[in-house]
Amino acid sequence: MKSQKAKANVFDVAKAAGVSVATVSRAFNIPDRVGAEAREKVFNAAMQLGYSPNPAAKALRLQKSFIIGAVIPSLDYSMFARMTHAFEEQLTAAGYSVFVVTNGFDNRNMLDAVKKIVERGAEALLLVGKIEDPRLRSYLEETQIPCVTTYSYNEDPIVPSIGFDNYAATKQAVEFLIRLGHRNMAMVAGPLQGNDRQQARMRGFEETMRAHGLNDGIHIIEKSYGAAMMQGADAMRQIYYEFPDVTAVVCNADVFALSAIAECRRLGLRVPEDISVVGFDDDDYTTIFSPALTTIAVPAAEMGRHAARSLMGALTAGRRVMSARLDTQLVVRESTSVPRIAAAKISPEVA
Amino acid sequence: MKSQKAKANVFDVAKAAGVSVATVSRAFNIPDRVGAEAREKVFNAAMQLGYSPNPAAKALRLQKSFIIGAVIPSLDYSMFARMTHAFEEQLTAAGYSVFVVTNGFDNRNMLDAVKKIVERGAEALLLVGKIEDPRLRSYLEETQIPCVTTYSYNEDPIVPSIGFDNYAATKQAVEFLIRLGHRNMAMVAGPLQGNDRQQARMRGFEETMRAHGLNDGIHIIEKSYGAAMMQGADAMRQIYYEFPDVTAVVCNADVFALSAIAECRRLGLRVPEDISVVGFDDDDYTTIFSPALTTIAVPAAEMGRHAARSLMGALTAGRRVMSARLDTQLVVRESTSVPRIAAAKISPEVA
DNA sequence: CTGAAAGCGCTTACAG
DNA sequence: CTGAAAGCGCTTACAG
Repeated sequence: MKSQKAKANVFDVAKAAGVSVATVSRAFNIPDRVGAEAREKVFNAAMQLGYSPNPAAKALRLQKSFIIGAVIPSLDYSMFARMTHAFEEQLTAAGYSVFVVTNGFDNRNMLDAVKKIVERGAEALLLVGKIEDPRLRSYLEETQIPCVTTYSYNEDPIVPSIGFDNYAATKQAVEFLIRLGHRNMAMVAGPLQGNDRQQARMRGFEETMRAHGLNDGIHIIEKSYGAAMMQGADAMRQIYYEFPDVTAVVCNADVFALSAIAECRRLGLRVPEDISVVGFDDDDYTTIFSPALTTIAVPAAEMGRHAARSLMGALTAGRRVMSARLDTQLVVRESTSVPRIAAAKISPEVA
Repeated sequence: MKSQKAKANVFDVAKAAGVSVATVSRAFNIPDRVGAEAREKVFNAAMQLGYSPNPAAKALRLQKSFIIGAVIPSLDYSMFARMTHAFEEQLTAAGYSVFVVTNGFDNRNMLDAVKKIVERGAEALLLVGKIEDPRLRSYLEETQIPCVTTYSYNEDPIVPSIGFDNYAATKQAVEFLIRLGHRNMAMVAGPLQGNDRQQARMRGFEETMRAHGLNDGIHIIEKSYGAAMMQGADAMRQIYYEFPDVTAVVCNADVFALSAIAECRRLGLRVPEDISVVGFDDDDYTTIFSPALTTIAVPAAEMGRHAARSLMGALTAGRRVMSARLDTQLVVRESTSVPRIAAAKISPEVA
């Protein structure tokens, strides 16, 4: 009924319920330590007044904000959106709130974003990628804030990771292609600077090729993320003109792969007959594309959920955040097959 | 140097700088009202101690949290991710933080999410879709919290909207198809319950068809959002078997459209020769799909940015949030053409 | 230009 | 089981 009064606080409720503010507070936070009758009165009064505790006051008093921060490269990439979504869902259900801040793909300037979000009250952090900046590392170490990094997996004493093995995932894809008979491949990578995931995939590609003696079949094309739908096409054109012997293209993102395939169509290249293409991520779209994309499925939602649980464990039970290596999966669909035998090189024994 | 001390506060800085806490506070917030010398000392001390103001204390004292909340259906849909991204970017740059909470597509239970986010301190709100729940409406009205809803546009005295005209957008697509010669169409819609955008698009479809005397050519297929990649395919199969005369399919999401086209392939239906398909959203993927999708481009990022600015205007300058109708665009690509003339119905004059 | 002090709303020892 | 009171860290009239 009281219409214009700002907002009820503990005192208002206490007065209305005829008890002290201590009792009001206890009724909400440690109900067992309040008599049933008083508790009842408090709840009624609170309901009547539309009371809800002031989060700032609570945070100040408790030295605990119930805020968790996520610093991610971008929300525009479905995998990050998916991870963030799962993270947020899990945390919201447990009474936490999540701040998300996007920071681009270059981890070299993550420090500012992290500082900002911590200064805004985040008491735990989800990050993406390996944390290499020494200033960030020591900041995290000194500040002692529970944090976890995702998408990468590596043994790091100060920043545990809940991610997957980018190197191994790529290696698996490359070995699959080698088994199929491919000897000359190109990788379409995102910007490598400050992005350990891209770097790991590149190494996975190079070293696997080399391990199979295919030193001459290694081509790396680095593309930016802007207008991703063009980048794959650009890369494909470059491959077509500069590396005509390439029979398989390993893309570090499904968007690259799909737009590369689209470009193949324009170039008159059949996928997979003329050229095989594999992606990375396993976006939803990959299955309805034709040819359906062979790609590496990434545990995006699982990373988000797992990270959420670990961080809450750290916050509420003081548990250390444990690193976890989640699995990826090579999903073989229609965009890969045995290579065409280039006309000039047909050798009877191979047929 | 002081290593294990929790965190410096105003008193620590004041002591180190040899001034009072009032001066410390002023040095940061109203620097002109502090002598240059004192200011200097304060900044040095603060830097030394790694001081940053406690946001909870600040919020409590100022009765202002610098937190803005966004309640969106899902982050997994690229358009929402894109809007949220733009919203967040704009606000973060201005010193605000954003809480995002996802709530599913049915606005009938948005109230809880809104209450929760407000109780967590949000001082302004971005919502999605028309707010019809009377309880939510009166909550927003009483609480006087600046808020804006997106994706829908409608004159609403209590919840201004920064969105677009779903009805008109669909109407435009349908008229385009009619002009092409289509007389029998199906709409593939998301769940209509509690989703005014879907409802508006359905009305746009039905009424436009009727306005052209095509009452018999109206088919609505309602699909859920779960596993969206299946839904379009399911719908397409249903159309194929139950409404064989349909020559154009209007999908209320690109995911529906793309998976419908994929299903056409399986069904042996050529797009657009045998059947035209139009989407909604203009996802990135639509251009690399073959056929490239004719669809309705939605101003996702623009809504986010615009909403951010409006909310900040309301918060800082007390400006009322003004509704704004942003434009959509029918982007005609390859998935639409004149209809095939069903064999049984060929009439010489029409050819 | 500067400082002492009150107060934002909450929780929790401390007494009883 | 309950209450009075201190204190979390900050800002801002109010004095000077």
